[in-house]
Amino acid sequence: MLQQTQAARAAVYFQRFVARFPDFSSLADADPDQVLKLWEGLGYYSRARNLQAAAKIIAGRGVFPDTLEGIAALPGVGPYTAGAVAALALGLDHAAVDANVERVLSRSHDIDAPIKERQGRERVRELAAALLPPGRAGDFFQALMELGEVVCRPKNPACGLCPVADLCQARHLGIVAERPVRAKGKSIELITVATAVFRCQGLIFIQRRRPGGAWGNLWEFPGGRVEAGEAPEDAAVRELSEETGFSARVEAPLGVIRHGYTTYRVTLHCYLLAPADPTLPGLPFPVLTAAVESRWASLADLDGLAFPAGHRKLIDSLRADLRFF
DNA sequence: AAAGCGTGGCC
DNA sequence: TGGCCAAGCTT
Repeated sequence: MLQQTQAARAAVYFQRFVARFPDFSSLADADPDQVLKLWEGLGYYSRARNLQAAAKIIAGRGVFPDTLEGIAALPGVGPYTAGAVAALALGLDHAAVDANVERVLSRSHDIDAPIKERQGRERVRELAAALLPPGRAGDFFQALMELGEVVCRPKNPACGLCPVADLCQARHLGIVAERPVRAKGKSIELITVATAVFRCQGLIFIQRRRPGGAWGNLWEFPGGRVEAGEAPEDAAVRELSEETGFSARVEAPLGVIRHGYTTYRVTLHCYLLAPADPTLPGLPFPVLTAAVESRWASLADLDGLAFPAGHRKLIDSLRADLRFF
């Protein structure tokens, strides 16, 4: 949970998660959809799948690995997580280098190579190994992470409060703000998306995304990009048709939701759609092109399923304003 | 090697 | 507001 996620935010999810899955076997035997639901809103959903896969491996063996290599071989466990578990949990002499440690060391030792690229990484790795105090690696790296989060912050570092300010090279050089060296940033793309809440016989059509890629295995409303010059309501009808084969018309606008991503900033234009031909009996049957599974759900049903955060915001707005439901 | 993968907080 | 960032991993 802590991978690319601020600790305070992960903590809330962690408490709920371990209350529901207190050991490896309970997680190994869990319904994957329940695991995903407990991960809803946290992002990077492959972590949830990897964690359950790791739990199955550990539960199957009956023992937790006791070496760095054994830990690192588990799915979803990379260099940082393996080092952190080895050092903090098992007391082994291994480095745990996260973004905090990278930032602290890049300042204390004035690393002038981009910190996210190979050369900068290698410098940090060497430094971390050289500084590692045998027998106390866990305390040491946890302290470095804490120092980075509380004092040696990305912006407005509290150098006046820093216990190691005297040995900080960047501070002596007056270039703390220039460390770590960042790779050149990519601009955020603004995209407009139409989202279709297709209602038929009082039920809402939802579909499950493919396992790979973004939001793998999560449920969603059909939708997609609004083309240049296209009206959002037309895009909602078109996307629904392309993804399901349904013929629909716009019944009402449901509002606009803005949602941020790392590389995109999305504006969701949401519409309530109804069958184009209201005289057709029963629920229409979809021909799925963008999803692997679908279902007709009540508003209450949606609460038990995992949706991307933007779509969850839409569901919340539907429940808050029951004009149409 | 570099891009894909989420989300919300912060300034 | 918009860009940056977080207890990174996988392909």
